Amino acid sequence: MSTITDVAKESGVSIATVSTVLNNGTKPVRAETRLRVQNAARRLNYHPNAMAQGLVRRRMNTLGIFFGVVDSPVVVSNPYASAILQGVLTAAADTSNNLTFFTAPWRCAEQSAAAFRDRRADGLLLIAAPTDSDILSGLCSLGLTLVTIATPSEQFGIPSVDVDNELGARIATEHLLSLGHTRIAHLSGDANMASVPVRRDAFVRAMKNAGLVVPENCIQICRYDGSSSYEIARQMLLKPNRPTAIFAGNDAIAMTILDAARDLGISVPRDLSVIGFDDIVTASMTNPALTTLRQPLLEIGERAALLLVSRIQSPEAHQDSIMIPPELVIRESTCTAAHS
Amino acid sequence: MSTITDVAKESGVSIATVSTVLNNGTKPVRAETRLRVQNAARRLNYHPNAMAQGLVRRRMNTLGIFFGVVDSPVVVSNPYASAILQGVLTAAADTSNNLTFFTAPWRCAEQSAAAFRDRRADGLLLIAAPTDSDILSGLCSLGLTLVTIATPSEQFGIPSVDVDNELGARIATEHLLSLGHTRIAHLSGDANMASVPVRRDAFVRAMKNAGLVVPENCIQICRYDGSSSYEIARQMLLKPNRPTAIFAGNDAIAMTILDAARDLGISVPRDLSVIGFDDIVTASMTNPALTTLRQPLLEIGERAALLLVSRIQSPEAHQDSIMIPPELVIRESTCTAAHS
DNA sequence: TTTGATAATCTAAACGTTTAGATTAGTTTT
DNA sequence: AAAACTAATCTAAACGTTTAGATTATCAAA
Repeated sequence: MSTITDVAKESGVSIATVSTVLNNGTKPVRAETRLRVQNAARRLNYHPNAMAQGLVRRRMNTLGIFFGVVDSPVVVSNPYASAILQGVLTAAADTSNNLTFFTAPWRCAEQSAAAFRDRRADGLLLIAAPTDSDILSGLCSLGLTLVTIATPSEQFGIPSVDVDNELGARIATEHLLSLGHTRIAHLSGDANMASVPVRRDAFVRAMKNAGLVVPENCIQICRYDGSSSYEIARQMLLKPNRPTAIFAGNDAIAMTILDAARDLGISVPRDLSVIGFDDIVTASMTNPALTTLRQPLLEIGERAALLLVSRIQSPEAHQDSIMIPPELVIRESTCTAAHS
Repeated sequence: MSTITDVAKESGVSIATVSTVLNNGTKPVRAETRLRVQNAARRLNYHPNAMAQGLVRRRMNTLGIFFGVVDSPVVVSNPYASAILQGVLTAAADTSNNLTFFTAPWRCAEQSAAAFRDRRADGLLLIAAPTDSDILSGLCSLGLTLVTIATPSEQFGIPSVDVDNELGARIATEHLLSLGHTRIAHLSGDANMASVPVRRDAFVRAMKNAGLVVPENCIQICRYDGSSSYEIARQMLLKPNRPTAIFAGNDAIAMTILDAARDLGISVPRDLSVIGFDDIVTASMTNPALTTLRQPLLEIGERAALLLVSRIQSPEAHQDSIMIPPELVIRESTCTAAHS
């Protein structure tokens, strides 16, 4: 594999000249020399070594990405993360950056953080870091160029991009309220996800504003991946005065509620309204199709990546966090409360 | 950000000694010195610069990945690619490799190939390169360490990993035949995907073996993303002697056939059997649930990545291509042919 | 011509590591 | 006490670039 030295020899000039020619440098170069160098480079199939370049330029034209969930490879099969990733890839491509996945599972800041300092990426996108881990603090203290997604990080002076969880939860709740529901439950996501308490509190507040109290046991903590909510929904729906509507922490949870209701012979939406959050691709494929709050996931990924790029370019400029409003998508899983 | 020189100064030894300590080198180091260095490194929060290391070691512990489809960011929202990617990520994590996405869209070998020679990745995974592009040949001629997925590349001496398309198509066809179907159509994927002619030919051969000829106009070329097949299926189903069964090139196409049939009032599977290929996550969510051939996509991604790692470790050893048999998953979209 | 200015090219240091080989320190052996 | 090892550490080159500053070539003006 040929190096700049080979090109220099082949064209009979110094490596400095080769470099200026190939980088369209500011210094003047004789047209004939320029041509000779370019031909030699082409003939030798030369391409600069990214590490050597990165070493001196201190730029790799590469964005890093790290998913702060337990098992990072699984992230791809998660429709939420997958959509975010696509947005990030789009923006990376548009800005001529490659994208590097950091795959090492996080142990603790002490052991895991340092690896992110190896400068292989010019900046890092941190996605959905659990609040009970030291990922965020560990990475922030490294002095990396950082942008987070779905991970509040203003306390560290790091801008983050996320959907407006509070607004979304309020819209969801008010949608159910406007349909005449009063016994409304909430099955939330993982306790250690930052969005969970925000959505929960906004739900409670919206209920309070409507003069309602949330019934006993009608707020339950589940998992965003839907792994625990089927059983919890089942128990809730078996109770004598079960809720007439449920605000699910996300679509995956909402879908398991649909399953549980069907298995219990409870008709959705006639006997039970269900509203989700996210609008993942499969939300419109369920039966009944899911009413939900759409997060513009592609846009979130894209804007976060662009924000990161601009931080890389001008590290001193302060960048504001971005909060994107969700949009209510009414499908078939919610309707007017039955009079009882 | 501290360098090895800082650590050397801080601990009062040469950088060579720091290096041997931190890399657990073969040379002996006094226990006390070792400790002093380790403490200094910890105190300074030192982590080696990946580019400097990569430059001399000629290893970045990074795998590259490139999707040879038109618009590479879209790849993530594609359930096929997404599952492959997950497998790759798993294997990369298991072998302590990071994964770098090459995001630059492919123009032509002349312009695009060289960028892959910059050594930022130790090897490259090439996925689903179209047969009518010069991606495969362009990358092969670069002398990279390469493994392909769903892209036959033995002609270049490059091992590839793929499902056994021929076997899958045969099983699909024989499944329909065994249900008594004789008028069977095939809506294939993109003309420039390597798997398409393989599946088509295997289909035709299986029909021939059963003593049947494929009816006129009953083989149509569509797109793997399902973007063109709805209309084609519709036209086909409107014909007087329409097929009683369709072997779809993949699940996305099969799902549009389901849509077209429903819209025409044709009942699946009573009036029309449909079988897909891939078993993407949504295949079981359609109504009726899709009978299909399952590709173990995670396994394919994983094995390809492991194969790449072993090629990186021993470049001279010859590695065989891997062909993984698909598995027939019978759900609700196929049944016995109605007697007519 | 010589001088000065400018254009073209080159030399050498720097980026932050690893590692072969040299040097020095420490311990046996004679 | 010198010789011969071995252990511990260091020096310096190498990896493949970029770039500031030095040098040389070219040419117009004096």
